[in-house]
Amino acid sequence: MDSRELLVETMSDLMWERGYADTSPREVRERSGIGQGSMYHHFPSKRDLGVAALERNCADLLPAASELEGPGDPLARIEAYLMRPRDALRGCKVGRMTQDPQVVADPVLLAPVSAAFEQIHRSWVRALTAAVESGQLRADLDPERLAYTLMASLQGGYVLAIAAQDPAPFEAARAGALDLLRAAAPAGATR
Amino acid sequence: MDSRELLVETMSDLMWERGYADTSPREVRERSGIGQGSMYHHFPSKRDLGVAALERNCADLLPAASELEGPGDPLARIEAYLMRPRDALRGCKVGRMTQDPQVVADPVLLAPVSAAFEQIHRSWVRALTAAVESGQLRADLDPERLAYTLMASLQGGYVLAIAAQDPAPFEAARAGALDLLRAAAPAGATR
DNA sequence: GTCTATATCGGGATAGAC
DNA sequence: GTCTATCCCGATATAGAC
Repeated sequence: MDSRELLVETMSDLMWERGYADTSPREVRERSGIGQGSMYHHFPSKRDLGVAALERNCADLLPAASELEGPGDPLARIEAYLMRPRDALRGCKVGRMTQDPQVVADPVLLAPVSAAFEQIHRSWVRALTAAVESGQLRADLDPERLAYTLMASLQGGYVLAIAAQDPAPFEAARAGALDLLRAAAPAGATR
Repeated sequence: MDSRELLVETMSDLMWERGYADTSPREVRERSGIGQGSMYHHFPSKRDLGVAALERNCADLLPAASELEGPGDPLARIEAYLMRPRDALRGCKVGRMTQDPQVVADPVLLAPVSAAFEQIHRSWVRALTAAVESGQLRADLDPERLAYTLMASLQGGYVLAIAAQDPAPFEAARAGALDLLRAAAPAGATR
């Protein structure tokens, strides 16, 4: 792996662990083993490196979300994505950025975060719409809203798990969301 | 208001706005108008001031949550608390702390955060249990889980709203949660 | 209790040789 | 492209007078 690539990967990891504001160029150097001059050759500022690292972290989320639109019946895809293995105590590498004041204050840093959530939201909406159309969910439910609710169950689950330093609240939050979805099957549906 | 009180209040505000790690004693001094010596007389370190400010912010959340256990029918209390006016773009002054690496790494700073969420969770559980017992929610729903799901809808809603720089995702997330709760009324219930 | 002055350190970046 | 040396500033705290 070349230096540039290694720098981005290291910065991405650190931003997931500590956010942007609290990550220093020094840490990136030390963890990656890349020298000072080399680093500032590739990235003239911390912000430039941060943008590259953030774009990578945002891109990392998309393949899994595209499963929401894959084969299989809609509710099964929804359940699979909702319950896919996740490390609750590490949190979401994208969601975390919304609590970093330096990221939120900088439109260039915030842009990939907004874009990633928008794209995931669209995947959710399409899957939920399909579930309604196929009769797996009640027709009076709004897929747009529900998409945000389910995304929020995950993002908020991380918050609760980290506060408790225990994955249980995360697992309970998403399991409860699934319970509600199932309870929202149309009356009389066999499944 | 005395100096000590003013320092805590100022630090609380700054921690809500910017978190702990990214808030400097200098900002607290400048915003509060309290001098250097005075500040270090009352609080020997940033951390001491942070603990006091965080405890205040955590305490601020509890009165509203206690409404979950007030008068009125359970589902109405749940709805009132879920939909109470909240400034989505400011986020939660307690939930934000879970994304601050310096808070999470320090058990003394994290403790009031965990405790606050635990207490709010217990209020949610009691309200949801009452709703199940009074027949407003299906008996096969687990109040413990559901409590985390609803708390997460709020906490995650903030994340989505801040990412979008728009309160709409927050409003949609909680409205969708309420839709699901209503869809989870026992079959045949008149209300 | 409050003030001003001073100290130390790390974050972030630049300079210029190789 | 990479290295080492250096610079500047703000974060955090200490010192000691009033």
